[in-house]
Amino acid sequence: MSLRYALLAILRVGPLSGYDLQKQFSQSVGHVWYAPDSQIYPELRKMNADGLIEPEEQTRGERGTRIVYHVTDAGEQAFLAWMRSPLSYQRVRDPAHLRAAYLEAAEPADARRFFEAHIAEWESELEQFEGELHHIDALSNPMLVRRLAVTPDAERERTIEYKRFAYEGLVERAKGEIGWARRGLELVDRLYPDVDANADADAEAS
Amino acid sequence: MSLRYALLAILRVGPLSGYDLQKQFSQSVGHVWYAPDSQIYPELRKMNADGLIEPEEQTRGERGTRIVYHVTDAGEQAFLAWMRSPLSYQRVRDPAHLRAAYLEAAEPADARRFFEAHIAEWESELEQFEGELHHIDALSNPMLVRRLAVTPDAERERTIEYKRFAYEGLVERAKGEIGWARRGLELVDRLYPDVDANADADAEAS
DNA sequence: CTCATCATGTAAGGAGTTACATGATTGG
DNA sequence: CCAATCATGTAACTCCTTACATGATGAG
Repeated sequence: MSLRYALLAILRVGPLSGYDLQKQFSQSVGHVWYAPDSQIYPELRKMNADGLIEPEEQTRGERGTRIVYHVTDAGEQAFLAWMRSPLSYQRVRDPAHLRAAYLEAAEPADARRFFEAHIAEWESELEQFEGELHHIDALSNPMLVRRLAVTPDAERERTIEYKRFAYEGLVERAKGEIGWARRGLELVDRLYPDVDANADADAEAS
Repeated sequence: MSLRYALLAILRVGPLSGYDLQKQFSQSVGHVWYAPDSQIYPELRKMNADGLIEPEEQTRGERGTRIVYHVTDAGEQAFLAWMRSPLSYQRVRDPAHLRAAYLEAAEPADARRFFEAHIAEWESELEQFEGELHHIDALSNPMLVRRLAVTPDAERERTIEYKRFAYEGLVERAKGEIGWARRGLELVDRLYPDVDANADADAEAS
């Protein structure tokens, strides 16, 4: 249900085609709300049917066409209404902590691999989030720049600060997950003291 | 896809009916993987069709029947195979951080309400996780006690430690979210210095 | 002319949500 | 005998995933 609001958030700063939208998406909102193009195109149609956006057909070359979507008044209102409404939280479905709770059923080597993969996963996320933070500070994120261009002066600080703040939260979460998994590796070493392998190296590195 | 492994994790400690399973579920694995009964019953059937569990029909009173499910060898193998396999991470879909990134579009009062709801949500989670931790330490979680009863001595410490560790991670995450949202409230106060209201009270409370 | 990129999808299926539906048993 | 709880689902729908499908344009 949040997909359409994620799309509106981007379209609100200016009309885009489905294709461009998808590109922008993966570089901005995509960090907090993933969506593949096979989901974006149909959603745009539904949003059009619901009157939240309006298509404008443009020619491209001799015969090519592309459709850029504008946010309608109804779309703007829907976005603001969502902002005012209480957020509906999703139920927890956390495969990593599910597995962690039953790791005694795994070989120590597999437990280690699990935590290492968890670290790798979150380090890759962390890198993205920190990259975004730098782009925000350096005003080098194209979406943010476009947004600021259509934002009244008084709102500019807030626009930047809230974005910063959101990504700071994501960075902290990623660091928390990494820290937890590192302690997980230590735990495996502690629970299987006789199994050597790369265990010692791991323990000293942290 | 993890649902069936969550179910196997519980059934592995002893046969249960769908009804009992559902009860146990909400008090144990349910903390990391939510599932309503309308999802559990069909999944049990599919698992039966796939040969992972076996139904045993029992009479109950004069005419009532109930079906208890046993894990088959194939089921046990499937669980262990899952434990060995790399975990597939879900794509991010985080409505809270999505909204936070665009809060400049909200009234300050709505931004505050949003962060307060976030705090309330995670405090309720936190309470559950900390309750679980106490149950683990006091050995007062019925599922854990049943599990330990069928666990060889050498595995007992690991069983307890991994469970503890999983919940510690959840507790930290919850605390992280709460801390972030508290700083969110301070940020709102900073960005709207002229709006008073309950702002001062909030700032002092934290 | 050919390849990268622009541009827009469909189709099939699995997972999850919400709401509804029904009947037996046991304790007070 | 009545209410709580034991017991087991179905139906309709939305959301998401994975894989496939197709054709135009512009740069070299």
